[in-house]
Amino acid sequence: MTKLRLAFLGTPAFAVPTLRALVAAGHEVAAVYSQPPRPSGRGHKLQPSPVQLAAEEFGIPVRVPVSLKGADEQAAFAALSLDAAVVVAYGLLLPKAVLDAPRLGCFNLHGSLLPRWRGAAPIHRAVMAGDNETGVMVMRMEVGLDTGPVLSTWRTPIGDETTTGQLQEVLAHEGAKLMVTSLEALADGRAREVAQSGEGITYAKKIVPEEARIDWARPAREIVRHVHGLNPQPGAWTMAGDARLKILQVKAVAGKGSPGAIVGAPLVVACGDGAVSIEVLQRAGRGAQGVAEFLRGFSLPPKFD
RNA sequence: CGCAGGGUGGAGCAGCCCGGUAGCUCGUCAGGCUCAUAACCUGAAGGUCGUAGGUUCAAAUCCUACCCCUGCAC
Repeated sequence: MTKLRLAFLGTPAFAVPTLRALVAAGHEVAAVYSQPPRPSGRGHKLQPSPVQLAAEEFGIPVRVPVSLKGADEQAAFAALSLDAAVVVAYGLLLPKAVLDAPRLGCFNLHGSLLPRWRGAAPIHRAVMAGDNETGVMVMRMEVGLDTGPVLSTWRTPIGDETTTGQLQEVLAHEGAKLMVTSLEALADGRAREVAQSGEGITYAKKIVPEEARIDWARPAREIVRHVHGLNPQPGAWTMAGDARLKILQVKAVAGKGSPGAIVGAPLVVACGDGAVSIEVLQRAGRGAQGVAEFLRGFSLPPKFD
């Protein structure tokens, strides 16, 4: 197998398996780029990204520029004399000068079946929309947002119970393998690149907090998707009196009533159409719990909203 | 120094403000009732109350420091 000289650009946990796979495949990862540690999280502590931590574990030099627009950064990137660059959920747009620098180009792992769900939150959006299939793709990067030609695809079905968290796990690992085989094909000159379809283009917008709140007037099936699409992050939520509850796992069941009303045991809530049985939930300040444990220490209001 | 809740038998919680014998629901074990049961009744086992100090005759409870978990915001 031809070993390539690479740079890896990525930030969250989703990107880590790919970095590990590249190293394990014997490629030379000359540099890792990641979002700079920012005061974030509880207590506003400075926290390095998961990718940065993994890179340090391997002893790979890490660069954390705030932007790649500067001539200095671009020159430094070009000076790496790369065969290719691999980008997974990096969080910065790559200017043309960067895209053109590596000999073979820059390649992105994207968590959807393009051109559906281009953009920031493809997995969440696919589950929330009720798609029955999703996947990961390796594509050659262009200046546009997730518009480049596709080298390879891995598909998987989405079931009613499938959560975004589960998919992230699976897609991150399958995507890592896919990237390794795609690079291999590329190095050997066997890679085929297929332009994306001009039809079926959708954009996966970032999820805003208010959007995560459950609207009990919606049909049960939509609420199921909503909950599972937002599990585990950021989490669908509702209000039970003064308490904010994060709803993590639900099941559509028979039942009817005023939307949000609790109409059955152990915890069945009426929706605009049908009802859902809440299986796993979490109250502010506590860990996630199954309904049985939750009910042991919580007095229910007559309805949620 | 972003805001906030929490750590109490195996699980989930109450008790803390206003110090004084460890409480509730569930589970476990034993026995009983029943045609029978995840139902019901009786009894039992099981807890250094996150850690370390301090105050006090006395600390789960008040004070100080630290560790860990979590919700919001970012």
